[in-house]
This record gives sequence, C-alpha cells and structure tokens, in this order.
Amino acid sequence: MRGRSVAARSAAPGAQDAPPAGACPAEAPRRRRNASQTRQLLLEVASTRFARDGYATTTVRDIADAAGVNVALINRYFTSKEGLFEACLTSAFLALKKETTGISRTRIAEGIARRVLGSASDEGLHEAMLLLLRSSGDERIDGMRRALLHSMSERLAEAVAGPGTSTDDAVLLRAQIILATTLGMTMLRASLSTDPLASATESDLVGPLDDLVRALLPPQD
Amino acid sequence: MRGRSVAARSAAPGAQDAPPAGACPAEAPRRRRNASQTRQLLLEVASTRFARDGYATTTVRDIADAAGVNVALINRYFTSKEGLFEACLTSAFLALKKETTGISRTRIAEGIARRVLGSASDEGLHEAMLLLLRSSGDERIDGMRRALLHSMSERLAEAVAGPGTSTDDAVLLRAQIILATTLGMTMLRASLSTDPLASATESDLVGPLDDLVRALLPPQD
DNA sequence: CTCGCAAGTCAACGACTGTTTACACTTCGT
DNA sequence: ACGAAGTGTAAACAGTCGTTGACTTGCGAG
Repeated sequence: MRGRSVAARSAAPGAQDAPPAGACPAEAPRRRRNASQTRQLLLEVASTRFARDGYATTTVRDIADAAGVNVALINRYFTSKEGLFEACLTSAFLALKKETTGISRTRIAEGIARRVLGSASDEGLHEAMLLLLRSSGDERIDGMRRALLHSMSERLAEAVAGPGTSTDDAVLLRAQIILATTLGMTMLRASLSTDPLASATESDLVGPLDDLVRALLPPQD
Repeated sequence: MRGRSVAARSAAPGAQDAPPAGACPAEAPRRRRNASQTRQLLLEVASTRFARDGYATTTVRDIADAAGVNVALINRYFTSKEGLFEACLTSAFLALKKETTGISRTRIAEGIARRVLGSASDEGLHEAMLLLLRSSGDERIDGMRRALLHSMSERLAEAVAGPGTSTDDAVLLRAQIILATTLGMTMLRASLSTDPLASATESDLVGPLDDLVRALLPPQD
C-alpha cells in the first residue's frame, strides 16, 4: 500500500555498501546523491505522514526513517519541522489551486467525490485536503490555510453564480458549507472510516452530492 | 472568556496561604479538598483543551495548571493521559446521546446550527463535536468514536424515515453526509474561523442547512 | 483534642522530542 | 588526478513529555 517509488535506498545503513553486480549505470536515472531529489522525497513522505497522523503526532525521525535518510537532512533542507510542514502545505496549495481553476457548474459534485475518495489518480488531492485540516499551532501557517479555504469557497461560488457577478456573503456562506461537507467527509473516511461512507464508491456519492450542491447553490437563471 | 467557575484556587502555589478575611464559610459550597469535585474540574478543563488543541498538542501540565492543581492528580484520578482523554470522550458521548434522542424531523437544521455555533447554553455540545474529531492514536478509543458517529447517523436517518422503517445503506450514507457537514462546519469555524462562516449567526445558518437536510433526506411520503 | 487516612504537593525519573555539531563520503571542475 | 564543494551520517545536545514514589497537608471520626 501507499506505493510510490519510495522504496529505493532501502536496507539498513551501514550494511552492504558495494552492489554485487556492476552498478547498472545507465539504467538507474537517479544518482545516489541528489539534493533536489532527496528534498522532494522528504516532501512527499512528510505530506503523507502529516496528512495521516497530524502535525504534533508525526516526528521528524518518523519522516526521515520512512524516507530512508538521516534526520539532520530535514533541518538542512527545510530549516525546521515547521518549515517542512509549511513546504508541504505550499505544495498542497498549488495542487488544489490548479485543480479548482475553471471548475464547471455541472461537475462540482464529481470533483468533491474524487477529493473525498482519494481515488487512484488523485491521491495527492486527497492528501492535500487532509493537510488543510491539520494545524501546526503556528499562526502564520494557519493564516495560509485560512486564505486558501477562503479562495476555494470563492471559486466555488463563482462557478455557480457566473464569473463576473458579485458573490455576496449569503452565497459565499453556502459555498463554504459545501466545502465543509467535503472536509467533513474526508475526515470521516480517513480517520474514522465510518460505514457506509467508508466503503462508498464514486457512483454512490455523486447522487447525494449533486442533490446537495443543487440545493445549496441553485443554478442561476 | 471561557467563563465557568474555574477561577478558584487561583494564584501561585506557595504564596498567601491564609485568606485575609474570615473564610466565608457558608458562602463557598466547595470544600477545599474534595476528590470528586477536583476530578470533575479536571475533566472539564481537559475537555476544553483537548477539543481546542487536540490530543498530542495538549500537555498534562497545561491541564493541571489551568485547573490549578498538581500534575500528579491526573494520573491518580485517570491513570494516564489516555485515560483522561477517554473519560472526556465518554462524557461527550453521554451529552451527545442525550441530545440526539427523539429528534424531530423539522428541527434537524436548527439542531445542527446550535452544535456548529456552540451558542450560549450549548457550549458543551460544541466541545463534544470537536472532541469526536480528535484522535489520541489509541485504537480502542477510535473504536468508541466510530461507534458514536455510526449511532448518530442512524438516529438522523430514523428521524426522517420514521422510527420503525429499515434504514438501508443509501439513506444512512446521506445521513452521514449531513453529519460530515456538521463536523466540517464545526472545524471550519473553530480552528480556521473562515469568514463569512465564522461570523454567521444561527438565523444565517438554519436557511441553508434546512435546504441541505431537505435535499439529502426528503421527507417520507 | 488527636490521630488516621484521604487529598494534594514536590521532585525526580527515563524516554523521547527537535536541533546542532563534527565527521565521512561522493561528485565534479580544473 | 586532486582538492573543494556538496551530500549524507552519527552522536550528542538541551528541553519537554508522561509518569512515579515519597512527602506534606488538611479534613473528619473517635
């Protein structure tokens, strides 16, 4: 489970330092020592852990071990644990922002379902949603989360009301309720795995979700 | 803020051990040393902290200091930090169960609004909702949370479908989506305080919420 | 009044946290 | 090929965590 190409490096540090066969030079695209590559690996592993277990519960040693590198690299590349978390959040922001640009009215429910389910191709989006709910206690980082949530609800409102129209607070509130539903379902599935929500498929969800979106944000006439 | 009669005991330990005036014997109903009273105080303070900051972030010393007692009492009365958390969860369960018995179809939206807002008289319910979302990492405790969530969604479904009728998974799923909305809104208000949701009043919420409930769980004919 | 026991405090423990310093290895420009 | 810069490791730091045992204090029965 949890796949990815995380394996790599593997094994215990200190044992078998010399590969048995010729180091297969052309086949492995990854050099043994590559800063940006290691940084990216750390970022992915940390995002998964932070999303699953929360900020306080996750330890830097957990992350480093899961990535197969030394703990000190976290401070080297991200200054601190908080810096690492902020980097995770930033990358989650980018993923979510890219996904929420130009959403069409008719596919909102489907989009929510995919986020909630974390199905196949959109594993990252699901993780990003979870990350939004995790607080590090740092006020500045919480500001970022607040800002993204607000911008997401604005996009949602605009997707219904039309691009140019002014989005008054009443409409925005309803959009935020939809957002709250998305977050709530994500939590319920992820950390509680409450049935039947936990075992629902995408086709199970789009029906109810479409009713919900239609009721809260009726299409403009 | 946060009121309650928590003050008491107050001050720094070690200073001013004798009250200046005559100890007002009849006025203060609380004896200075009372186990069950201290236990209850600890429980209330801990619930507030756990709900607001989560399990891992909250330290036993924080709780003890806020209650004005020594840290060791937590282990004396609740065995461990996890024991204290479990006790908080249990009392939250009772409060929520009592509140969700015999809910009438027409007042669901209103009930949700009150839980989300944590308005005045129902401060405890709001806290209980937050507690449901906090994980201690302990598997048995997570089982309790799962069980309560499930029973709450069943009550919700029954409130609409009628007491005797069988609640199939499709209806239960929709009830859980409503529950997810409640939890999501609670989170959004509590930890992110996203406007306009954060500054919404009860009358702002009941409209949209009633639309939502009606759309997801249409009244039985 | 006095003495026993419950209620509460104190100080310390071992474990674990994030972080840093000093060191070893690989890679690449010249 | 050689040395400097870059990449990764190991060990230890200081601080905080939850927990524990011995101690002190105050209430209430006799």
